[in-house]
Amino acid sequence: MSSANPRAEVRDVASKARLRLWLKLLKTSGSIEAELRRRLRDRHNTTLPRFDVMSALSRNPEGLKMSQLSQFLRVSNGNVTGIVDRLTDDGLALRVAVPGDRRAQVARLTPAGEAEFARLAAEHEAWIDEMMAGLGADDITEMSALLDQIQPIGANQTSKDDLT
Amino acid sequence: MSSANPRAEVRDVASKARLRLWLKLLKTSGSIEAELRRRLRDRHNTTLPRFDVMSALSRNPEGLKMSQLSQFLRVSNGNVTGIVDRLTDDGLALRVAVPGDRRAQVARLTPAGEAEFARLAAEHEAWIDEMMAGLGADDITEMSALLDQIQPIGANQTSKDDLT
DNA sequence: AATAGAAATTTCAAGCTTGAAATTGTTTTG
DNA sequence: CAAAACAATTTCAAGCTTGAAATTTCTATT
Repeated sequence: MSSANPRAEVRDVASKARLRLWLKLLKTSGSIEAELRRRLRDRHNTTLPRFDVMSALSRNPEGLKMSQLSQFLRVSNGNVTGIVDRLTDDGLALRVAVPGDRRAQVARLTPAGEAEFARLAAEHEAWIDEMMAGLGADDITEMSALLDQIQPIGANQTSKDDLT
Repeated sequence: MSSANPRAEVRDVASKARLRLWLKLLKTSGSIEAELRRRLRDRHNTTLPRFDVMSALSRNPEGLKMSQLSQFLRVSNGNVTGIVDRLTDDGLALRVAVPGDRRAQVARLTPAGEAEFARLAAEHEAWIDEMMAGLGADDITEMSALLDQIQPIGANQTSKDDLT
């Protein structure tokens, strides 16, 4: 059966190789993420979603509207509501009314939130550096280019790292 | 200030580059995952965790103990309990008593579960193939090698794709 | 056999996540 | 201007996820 249609077989082998690569990619990023979550939890009593929200707010000291925040982080509106609620309860964030539009609010870090995030961010960067220590400058360039070849949906939307 | 300590600057640049690579890696795998979730939901009325459990059970037709299943998928015990509960409610999985150990149970796919998974798996592979169409055989080899250089925790534990 | 310890699983509370529905406020348009 | 359309946010139900506590059942060790 393996030589009935040589073309089909080539296609199948390539497809399986891509599937294996995806599983490996998923495993790697999942492991990094799990380790980050673990360290944030055990060493800083926080979570990755909170870190992500604080990171976004930290880059925008003037604050972000709830809707901007959810677009930026690529998560749902309702999700951000809950996370900001909890950050606010802890005194790390607050909501400010937007003059001229009574529907909207801007979320910002409090001074305590900024201080806390500065601590977290320094650690976070060091963790990543440690986990990726096996990659040199050329490896990083190479991998970045390869990642660019993957297009889950076609044209790129604005990313978690845009909104510059 | 930029020439106070040249060594420190080199270190800092490398660290930032690794951080950017991590964010890109996260973005790519997150986008693929989000798209898979969306398609599983919209086209097949199911979820990625259900798919993962069915996949594990499909590879082990004789069934897996709940604890094996959670180790395999690298998720908590309680998590697997809930997912298998829901698959069972839908007639796709069932629990079988383990002779000789009344504490343990083995989860397996029902015939309906096997049939359903076969459909899902074929689609799933085609989706991945499509999303990764930009990568040729050499790219896949290259990327796989680069991913091997990343070690979030040190020595490798048994992976989502072991248990052979 | 009694009991202490280990093992397999479930239960639970808390937080994350989503999409849909509901609220409230703004803008456009007939 | 009224009302319809649109926009920003919150609320909600359902499912996912975790770690810890509780259950039930083994397995040694006295």
